[in-house]
Formats: sequence, C-alpha cells, structure tokens
Amino acid sequence: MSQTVTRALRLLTELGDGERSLEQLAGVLGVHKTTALRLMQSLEDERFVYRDADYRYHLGAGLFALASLAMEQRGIRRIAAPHLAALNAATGQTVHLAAYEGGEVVYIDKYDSRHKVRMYSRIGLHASLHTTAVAKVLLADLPLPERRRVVAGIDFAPHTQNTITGPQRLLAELETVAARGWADDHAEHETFINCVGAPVRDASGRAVAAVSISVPDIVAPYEQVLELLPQLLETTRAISADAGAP
Amino acid sequence: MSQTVTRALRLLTELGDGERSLEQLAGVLGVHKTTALRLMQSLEDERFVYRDADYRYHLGAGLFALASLAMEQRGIRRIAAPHLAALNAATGQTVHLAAYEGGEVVYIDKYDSRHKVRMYSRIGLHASLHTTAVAKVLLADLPLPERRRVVAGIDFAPHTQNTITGPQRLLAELETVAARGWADDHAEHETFINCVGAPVRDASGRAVAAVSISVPDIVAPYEQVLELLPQLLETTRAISADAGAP
DNA sequence: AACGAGCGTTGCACATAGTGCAATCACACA
DNA sequence: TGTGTGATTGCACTATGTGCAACGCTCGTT
Repeated sequence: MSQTVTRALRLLTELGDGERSLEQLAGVLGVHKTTALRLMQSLEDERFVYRDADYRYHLGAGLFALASLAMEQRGIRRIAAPHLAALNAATGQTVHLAAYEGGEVVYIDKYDSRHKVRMYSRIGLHASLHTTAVAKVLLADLPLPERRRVVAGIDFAPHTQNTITGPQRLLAELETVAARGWADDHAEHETFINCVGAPVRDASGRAVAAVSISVPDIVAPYEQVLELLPQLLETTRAISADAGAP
Repeated sequence: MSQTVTRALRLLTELGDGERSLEQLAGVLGVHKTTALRLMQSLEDERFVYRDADYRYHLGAGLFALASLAMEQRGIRRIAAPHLAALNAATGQTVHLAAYEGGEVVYIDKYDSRHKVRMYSRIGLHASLHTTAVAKVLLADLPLPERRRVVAGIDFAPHTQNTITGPQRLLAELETVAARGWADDHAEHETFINCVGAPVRDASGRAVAAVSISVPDIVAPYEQVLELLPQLLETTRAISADAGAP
C-alpha cells in the first residue's frame, strides 16, 4: 500500500466537506505544509482539485468527468433509467437503484418521490447491509461462501425494533429472499419507512443490481407497500430483459 | 509534485475508459506489476476503485460519493437547476451551465433538448475558451490582468471559418461581451451550432457561472437564436436573484 | 487427475522519490 | 514603511516506493 496515495486521497475526501487552505490540509494529515503542497500539486495537475483566488483548494472538474464516466460504465444504470422513471411516475414513490461492489452495496441512482428530479444526495453512499431491501436482494444472490463471509463481517447495529440482529437470522432471511425473488424492509432501517426490493439480472442470470421502492408510513402502511410488488417486479423484469436476461 | 500520486491518478483516469487488469494498468505506466498493485490497493482501500470477481479494476463508489459532494458544494448548481429546467422546457433547446475554474471553463450541468433528461456525457469537460459562449461570458468578467493572462495561454485552434483566431480579436470581443451582458457563438465552435450565453452573478457581483442555449441550425437559424435572448436573460436574472445578487 | 500457462501476490534489497526544516517570497493590512 | 500570515523553494536525509524473483492460485487442457 502506498502511503503517499492514501494521504492524497484523504485530502481529497477532506475537501468533500468544503474548501480548505494548505495549512488546514497539512493539519489533517499531521504533516508538514511542504508535503501537503506536493500532494495537492499533483491533484491539481490532474484537475481533481483547483485553487480559487484565495489559494483555497476545492474539488475540481476532473472528478466530475471521471464520475460521469463511472456512471456511464454502469450500463445497467442507463438501461434501467427509463423503467425507473416510469415506476417513479406510476407510484409517485422514491425509487432506488443499487449495486453490489466489493463487499458493499452502493446506491447508483435515485428518483425522488416529489419532484421526479434526480437527486445526487445519496448516490455513491453505502446501503446498510442488514436493514435495507436492496442489500438483502443483492446479498441473497451471492454464492453461499461469499454470502457467509460478507454477513460475518456485518456490524448488526440495531436501527429500529425490527432490525435483524444477528448473522443466523439474516442468513435465514436471505434464503427466503432468494426463494421468493424479492425482499422487504419492514421498518428495519427507519421506524417510519417501509420498502420492497427486487433484483435485476443480466444475461448471466446474476443479480447485477437491485431496485427498491421506499414509502413513509404516513403516506401508506406496510400492507399497501406490498401491493406495489407487481409493479416493482414488472419493472425489474423489463430492465432484466433489456439487460439481456432470458 | 508527487510522482506516486500522479501515477495513481493516471490509473484512475485510465479506468475511466473501462475495466482494466493489473497487468494492463502496469503497462499504461510502464512500471512493474508490483508498483501498480500497491497504487491500486490504496485506491481500493478508499473505495475509489473496486475489483470484480475476475480481479478486474473498476471505478468505485467513493468516486461517486465525492463527486456528489463536489456537485453540492457548487451551490449555484442547485440554485440554477429549476430555472434551467424551465428554460429548457420553454425553449426545447439544449441548456448548459458552466463555471470558471483555475484558468478553465467547465460544464457543471446540462439539459438536453430532446428528452429533458440530464445527460452526464459532458459534465466535467472543459469548454473551449475562444469558441464558446459560456467561456466568453466568464472570461469577460475576469479582472483585466487575469483575463489577459488566460487569453495569452489559449491555443487559437480554428474550429470553423468563424472561429476567433487571435488574442487581440478575442480581447476585443470580450470587451463587447462585458459591455452588453451576453455572448454568442455564431458557428464558431461547430459549423452547424449557434449559441447565446449570459452570466449568473452572486451577491458580490462577480460572474460565478454562465448559462447558454445551443441550437443546431437545422432547427433554427442564427437570427432566431438571438430571439431567445430575452428568455435567457430573464433566466440568468432569476438565478442571480436567487443567488443573492442585488 | 495431473500438468502447465497465465496472472496476481509476497519478501527482500536498493535507491529513488518523498519528507521536514529553515529560509525566502508574496501579499494584505495597519 | 513595517508587520504578520501563509505559500513556495533549496537542500540534506531517510523513509518509502520500486523492481526482481520466487511463490501461489485458478483455470483450461490432455
């Protein structure tokens, strides 16, 4: 592992919280200003950061450009987009698209319930592995050894009264999810939110992504959320078909 | 400057073109596999990349998360969004939002003419400084010394017959733009595209962004594009007001 | 089932590249 | 004009990154 690269990335991450001066950045790493300067010069050279007129560092356009490319590489995101928009329009509820990535589940798209405008706020963030419908869907599709390994690494922090509290119970739930083809989150992550989720499959038959619908209970109770299942499953079926699934 | 960081960023950029094996990445830098491995381990550790089951590297969710933050930090982007959507809907034409950043002009949002769906394809890319309306708008607002310095650094590559070909002519054009409050691109970047652009100002009065409308000449001739000016200026006025301009 | 090719990973010795210090420069403010 | 803050540069030192070679793992072949 490269100390230098790790430091540079930590500085980048720090800039995610807002602009910083060179001294502040050096302070974050606990290194001399010179060291921070050299790291930032490289980042600046590649447009990952830029400096304003006051010598403050900001996240730069190179980052946007790369992130745009990363998004486009997730072909599934582009394929899913029209279907997700339609589902969002038909149900009026929040729709998420998530993917499994190196032991974690990450949101790669979101359609909000109100404005039908894409929100960036949570894209890129991790989904909690033991409390969300998308995570259950994706974990349930993993080969058993990997599934066990990932589950073993989970910190079963209780979010609500309904949160699954241990690996055995989660593994059992994942079996159920795998068998019936969809997952729910019955106030397991937030007390006032229920979700249903289902997998999107490609030509290989593997679940390459998961779609979920999230509904606050003041809008509709859990039972009504389950009634959205046919629409959800039709959506994931259509996306899977576009992605080449048989 | 840090060689190590530069190498790591070059590998990241390389992944922007698609997945790569460790050997391919080592080949890009012309270094030993070991070296590339260490760099990638650091990137992987911070979720900037991840490896799939075939040990191929991909751009990772850490990048998404950071880019999302970067976007949100550009408050102007959020403020402008509804106005740009409205302009896009009213005119049916492609609308760009761009900002000045360290000697360059960068697209930070785009509304496409056809589907009214945000396209990521160009966000993060640089605008050509001597051929685009957004660049003229932003350069025209710079203090004269910096404006001269930036203009002096431009490579005046001719894109079309109408492209401005030298620093003197561009500086003169920028004076005009500054005086009248808007800029055009009369087939200067692409032979078949005309644009108009105008600045967005914040409370300080500085131009913090620029909005442009781009129209292919098969849709409407240059003269009709100029007729969009009132709508454009009303849009930038409204955004500026929301951003705190007097 | 055994074999071998291809690719990723690890241990180690070397020197390159990154680091901290101290001096210098640039700028703002009084 | 002077003072203070913060960025930048030159230099000496060694920690850190590097390449090599050996090892291990997986997959495809006979």
